[in-house]
Amino acid sequence: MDEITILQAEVLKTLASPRRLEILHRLAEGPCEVSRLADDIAASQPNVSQHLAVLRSAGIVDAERDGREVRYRLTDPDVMVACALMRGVLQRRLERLGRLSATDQTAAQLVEIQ
Amino acid sequence: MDEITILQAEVLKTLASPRRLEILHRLAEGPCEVSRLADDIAASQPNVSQHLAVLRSAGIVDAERDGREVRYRLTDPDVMVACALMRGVLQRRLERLGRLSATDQTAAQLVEIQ
DNA sequence: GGCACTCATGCGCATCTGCGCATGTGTCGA
DNA sequence: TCGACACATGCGCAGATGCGCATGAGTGCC
Repeated sequence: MDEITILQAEVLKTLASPRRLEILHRLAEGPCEVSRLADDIAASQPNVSQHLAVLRSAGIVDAERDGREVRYRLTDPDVMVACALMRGVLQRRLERLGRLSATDQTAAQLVEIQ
Repeated sequence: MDEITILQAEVLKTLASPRRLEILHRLAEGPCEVSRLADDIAASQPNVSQHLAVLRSAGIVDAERDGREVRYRLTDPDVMVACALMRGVLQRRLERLGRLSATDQTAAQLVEIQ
């Protein structure tokens, strides 16, 4: 089995969590400390801390201590580019489904999900 | 929590498996039936069938019966585009690591992982 | 109909994951 | 040095996942 395939699967597994995606989207707006992140996505501090540890060990985010706080940021914007591309695919798929098999209002609803 | 985020996490979870990535890379070369797939990636037929069922229910692959065989194919090449993009990120990261912190031969080794 | 072939599915097991909770670690100010 | 604050980590449990294995379901040929 290809080594880079295994590596890719590990990165994908790291990304394959709604909470972690939420964290990443928040970090895409700029660096942020843990407690603020927990506040923004309505999760507990230990929970966010655990997810950040996972993201960090995968090399997706980076941490920097600032006094008592620890500020996290994305290490590589390209990962989010890939995510955005995938989001685009999903969005178009939703729109297509809406156009094909639903009433106008349901389609509008689906489009609005974004 | 954003609905499209949850959907995205589900798709990512579906992709986050070395075996399934292997299957997808094989299907990227063209449609293929189950037993041939199992042969190509050296896995059991039930195993491949299960993975294909997962990929299918996620809408990533499509099945078409042809006599006794069932031919699978990618439904949306864009998904593989996103995968390729991510692969590129990983590849560049490996190369960077090789250049920065290793001897020339180790770097060559890392690059060769492809 | 019977048989061979291709694929799908159900089952049991070992393993992993995410979460809440309590607690440990590091840092600052008094 | 002690307390308060921000964050990290360990633990236990419930739920999900992947695998091998045996078996069921659909199809074509005799």
